[in-house]
Amino acid sequence: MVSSKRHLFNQPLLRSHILDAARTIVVRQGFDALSMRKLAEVIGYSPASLYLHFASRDAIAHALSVEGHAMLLAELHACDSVADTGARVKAMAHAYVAFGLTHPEVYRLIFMQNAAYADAAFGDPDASGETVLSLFNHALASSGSPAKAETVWAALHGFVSLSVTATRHLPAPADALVDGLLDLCYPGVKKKPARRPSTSRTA
Amino acid sequence: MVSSKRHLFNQPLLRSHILDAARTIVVRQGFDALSMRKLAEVIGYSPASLYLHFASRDAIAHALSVEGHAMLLAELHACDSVADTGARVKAMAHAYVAFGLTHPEVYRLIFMQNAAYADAAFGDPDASGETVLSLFNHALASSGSPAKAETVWAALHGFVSLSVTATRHLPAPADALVDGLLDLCYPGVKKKPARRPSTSRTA
DNA sequence: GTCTATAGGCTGATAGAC
DNA sequence: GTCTATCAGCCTATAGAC
Repeated sequence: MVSSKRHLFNQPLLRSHILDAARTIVVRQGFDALSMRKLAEVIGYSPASLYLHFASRDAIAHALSVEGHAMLLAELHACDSVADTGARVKAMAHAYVAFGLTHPEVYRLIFMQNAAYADAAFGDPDASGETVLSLFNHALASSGSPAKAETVWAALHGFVSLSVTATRHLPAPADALVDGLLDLCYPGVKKKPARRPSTSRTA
Repeated sequence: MVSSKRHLFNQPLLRSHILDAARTIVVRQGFDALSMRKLAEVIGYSPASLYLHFASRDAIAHALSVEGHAMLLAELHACDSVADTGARVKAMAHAYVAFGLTHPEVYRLIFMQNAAYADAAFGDPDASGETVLSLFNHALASSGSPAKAETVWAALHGFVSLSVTATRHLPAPADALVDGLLDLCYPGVKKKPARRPSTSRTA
């Protein structure tokens, strides 16, 4: 919920205030509904003020993508404590899907909108920063199946993105699809570990 | 290429002319670039004329989705002649991915834009019309693995859609991912059958 | 830092003449 | 069937006052 207080105490307009409001609009009405005018109205400032903190609407979208990707990484890292490799991958997969289904518009912004936003979220590929794929790569590498990481990630993305844009036509719940996929990769692993200790809600 | 002839012979403005031009715009500049004004200019008529054939821009998008889905089904049906079940599924999977990579903006419109367009493409679910999923269901059912169809479809969708919006971050070619996935489903099938006898080009 | 005002576009859709 | 003209909005972004 974005507060309706208009700069009490003459509080300066901060980047994070803008981003909070922008995230709320995207989450509730989708990325297309994010306009500078609407955003300005929500935070109680004039549209012109936004340009003191962001060069453009696109810059705001980039920032939201970076932020969203970081949230996703945090959810995946919550599975680090699972000891068994197969179970950890399974937990990560479920956490990934859970993130997508819990924050569909954020997920959509990062991975389904525009290649530029995915680029922003993943960062400079030469900077060897952590990404969703690198996490899956790492998790699967230690189980001796490094080559599977892209397949697993892409399949998980398929489950989430079809759930987002075509739920009616994908009858099976995404979690069931995840289990089905991973049973193929790890026929032995059946137990379902604790997952997602903390589920942060957006805005 | 949309012809620049402006109603030679005083030819009446036909639905299909509008759709051809609309498809061209979507294919070349993306769905967001499809505006009634631009479309009207391409076909050499006034914007008002379009409304004699389509109720709205959305109706045009619906029609394009239906058309695109039919094209995709046709590509998949081209694999019907493959005798071996596993090989047929594999051929279908590759044909699916090939369609997505060949017509990314059409694919995007149908499956990545708006649930309403996917609905339009798939048609009334009670009408038991043919869909991408029903085709995979049928192909996989005869091999004794009906439950896998949604997993396979969703995974293929993941390969295509990440290739469309985040190519840079999915290093492996989609075809390799398809093979990897299907090797999990059909460990025995290695041969790569002839596929896609005809590849129709859009516009 | 924040405002008002506005430049300079874009959009979907419709009324009414021919 | 097709046009012109227009309604009634929307948009990003900037100039310049305070």
